[in-house]
Amino acid sequence: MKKKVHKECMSALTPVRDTLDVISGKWKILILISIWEGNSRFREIERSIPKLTSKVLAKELKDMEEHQLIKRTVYDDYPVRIEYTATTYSRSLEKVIKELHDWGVNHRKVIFR
Amino acid sequence: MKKKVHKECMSALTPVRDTLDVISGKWKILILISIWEGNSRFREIERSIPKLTSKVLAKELKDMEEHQLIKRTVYDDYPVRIEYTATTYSRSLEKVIKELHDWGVNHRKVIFR
DNA sequence: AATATTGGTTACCAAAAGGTAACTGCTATA
DNA sequence: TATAGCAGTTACCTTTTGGTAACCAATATT
Repeated sequence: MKKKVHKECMSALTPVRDTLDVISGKWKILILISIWEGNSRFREIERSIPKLTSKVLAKELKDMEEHQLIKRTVYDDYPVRIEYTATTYSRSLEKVIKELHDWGVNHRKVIFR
Repeated sequence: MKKKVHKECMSALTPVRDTLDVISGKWKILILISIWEGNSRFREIERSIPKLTSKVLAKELKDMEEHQLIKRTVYDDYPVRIEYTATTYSRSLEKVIKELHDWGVNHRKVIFR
């Protein structure tokens, strides 16, 4: 009798993949934290994260906006000012990130003992 | 006054990255679950996950062994039998995966409302 | 005797992610 | 008038990740 990854498992995995898509990658969490810390202007965020470039930042910000983690607001001052702010919803990621963090901290102990 | 991602944040991020390295990627969690479910032989695991190939499986298994999520045991039967089993430690990932899962489930509701 | 199964490895490719640097039109400052 | 800042965009390149298919030496099955 052949074993399989049950269908229940597979479907339970979709949301796991979704979450990983939202937070994995080299910069996403970094950018989110930068905005949580109060950085709001494009160049400000860019400068706050060493080695992050405009191209990547622009792409990630679009992504994060789609996922409703941040809001992009255009203020029609002269010149136009654009501000990125974290949504209340984005804060729901804190718990997830904390879990990842805690596991990672312990994992180092496990690996380097 | 220029804002920066504080050093504390940066260093707190290393463990988050570590964890993501261990669990992200297209197959890792799938393979872990397959082994949790009782699949132990190489071909058995391979067959249990549609589209997974030997090459990728071999690589991921090595990775997971390094991270002490699984154990590779060689039984000197004729012919040699090799078994992969999940470590007790691997179970500590369940909580993390659950967090990712729960957030993902809710995220779908948020996005498609 | 021929074919399948075991646990992989190898060489070659394709796609995705990320990096580099130049450039845009606009405004503000020196 | 020259330079710098703003919020990006564009073309091109490299690295990482994953996929394809063939192959190995052994044993087991038909």
